[in-house]
Amino acid sequence: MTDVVAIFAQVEAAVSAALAQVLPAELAGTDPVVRRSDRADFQANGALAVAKKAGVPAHAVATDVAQELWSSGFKTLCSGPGFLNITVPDGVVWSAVAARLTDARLGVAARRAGERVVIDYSAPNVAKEMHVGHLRSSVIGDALVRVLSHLGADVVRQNHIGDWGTQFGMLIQYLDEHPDASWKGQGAETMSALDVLYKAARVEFEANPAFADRSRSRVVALQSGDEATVAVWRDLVAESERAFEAIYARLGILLDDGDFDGESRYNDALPGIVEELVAKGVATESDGAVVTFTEGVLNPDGDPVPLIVRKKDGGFGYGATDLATIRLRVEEYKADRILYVVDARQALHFKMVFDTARQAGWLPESVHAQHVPFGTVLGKDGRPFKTRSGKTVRLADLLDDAENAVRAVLEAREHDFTPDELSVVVHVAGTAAIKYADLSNTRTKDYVFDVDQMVATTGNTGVYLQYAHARVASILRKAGDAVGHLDATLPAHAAEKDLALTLDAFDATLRDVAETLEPHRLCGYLYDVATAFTRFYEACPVLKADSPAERANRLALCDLTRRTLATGLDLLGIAAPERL
RNA sequence: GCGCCCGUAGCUCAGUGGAUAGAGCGUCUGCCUCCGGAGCAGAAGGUCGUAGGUUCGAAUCCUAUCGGGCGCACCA
Repeated sequence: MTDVVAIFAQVEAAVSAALAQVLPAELAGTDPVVRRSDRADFQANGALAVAKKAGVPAHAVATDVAQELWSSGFKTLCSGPGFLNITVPDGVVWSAVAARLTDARLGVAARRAGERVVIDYSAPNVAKEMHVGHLRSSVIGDALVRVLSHLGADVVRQNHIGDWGTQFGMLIQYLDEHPDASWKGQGAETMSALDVLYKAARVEFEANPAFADRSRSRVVALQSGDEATVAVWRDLVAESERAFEAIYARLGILLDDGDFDGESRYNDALPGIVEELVAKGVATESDGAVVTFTEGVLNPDGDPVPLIVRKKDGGFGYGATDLATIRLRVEEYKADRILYVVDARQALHFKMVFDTARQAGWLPESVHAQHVPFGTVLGKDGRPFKTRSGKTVRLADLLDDAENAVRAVLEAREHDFTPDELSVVVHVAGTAAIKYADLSNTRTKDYVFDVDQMVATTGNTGVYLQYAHARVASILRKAGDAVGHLDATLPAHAAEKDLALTLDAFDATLRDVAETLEPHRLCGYLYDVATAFTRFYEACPVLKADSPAERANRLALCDLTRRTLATGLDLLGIAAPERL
């Protein structure tokens, strides 16, 4: 646990205390409404908000609060109708820097300790290559895993891969009839080979009724545990998982073989799910299918929209599987919070799944289940991102594109990297470009995939932040001093103070991200840190400071900046190299 | 028809009910004997889709409306 009290929290506490002094007891808990300000270090607007309730002019409340704040050491001026402009003494700023400097957690409290969060994300399909549609779930889900874990939550990752269903009957039958078709053991190409075979099987399935019949029989064989069929299925799953793990490793996604939670795992539970829903009167039969309804959800004809748990043919809908995941996650994993990082277009589905689970009593009020929706990745034409020929874009190709673009940028500049170093940098910056571009947009909005913009070295990009980090690291390397001793009696330059106050907000930012599940807030914060640092860097020489004490204070700011950027980027799943 | 998401600078986007709405790109003007110029300082550029309402105060909350995207029975 951190012992650092943020300057912001100190100011907030002081204003609260002052308000309590000035206001009648029943208004003691009023929000002090403290914000950063361009007119002072902070502004507090709490007086304005409560003046009416207190029956006193806002200006009078503000004046009295200002008086109190002076006595607790904050230079405070009233302005306008009752704004308080608060200036923090330089000594307080330096003391906070000193405290944070010795804290491995940089002032971030483990405020989510004791909370168990299950996060369902990524979810690729067996026998298919990962494509652009898996990018956002994987990247956003992973960032949320990292942030929540860092705040002390007990996070359980779940990768709900599509490893079951009628399509495997088709594929296995096709493989059986084409023993010459090779796909195994081709390394990175295994999945493309499988993908091709899968498509060929589908064509055959649609064109050849006899093959379709044999495929259906093969589904039955798979479901009833026929040894030869199951063996092929296991091969398909194992090879696919290896391929997924390779992509995760390349992208820097935490998911690994312990996180697979495929649909097949729930297969045995599905009949029970349906029976119980029917027995509890939650589900009813409709058109031969077993379905549930959610109040107020209607189709264009004005009829209720069903959630199909069992299809007319006896197969299970994915509603059934999703219900099964909830039950397991509540009962076995003891989740306090269950997150589904899934495309926004699934919103209605999840609304109905959660509603059904509540009706069935599988999702108690104490457990918070939440769909974490995200927008679509678009091409430059504003339509969902496809290749020129209209096919889905492979994730591996996206990464190649980004790395090639980074390589082009680097080669256009002077650098002294060896070829090996260069390929490392290209990889690190290329993945940063893609991930940061995805994370820095408001989660729920669509965004346009634009490689050139992503690898831009200016503006709010991953590469720019990595550069900012490398530059601070360079200063610290050159200094060689042990960072640690601060002189809190030195005056703080405006740029030093601004940087310190920006660094001060790290804890609040992460808390905000954990509450809203919006990683773009962390991106915006890190960009603020980087720009505050460059202003400081322009205005305040570090290695050539006027005195050893000034140099030490500035090195401390550099050290905190570097660690805050590195930690923040890491929480986004992005590497922070020492050189770039 | 109902529901969800989105309309903010020429473009791409930030913006927890607070004062004069901010960045980046692009355009224009300055700044390199100086720690990494992938930078900094400044200028220009806005009916925050529109109209009402709540509020001391609205880009932000509420209602209506216009525009765009998406979803709504057996694919997952």
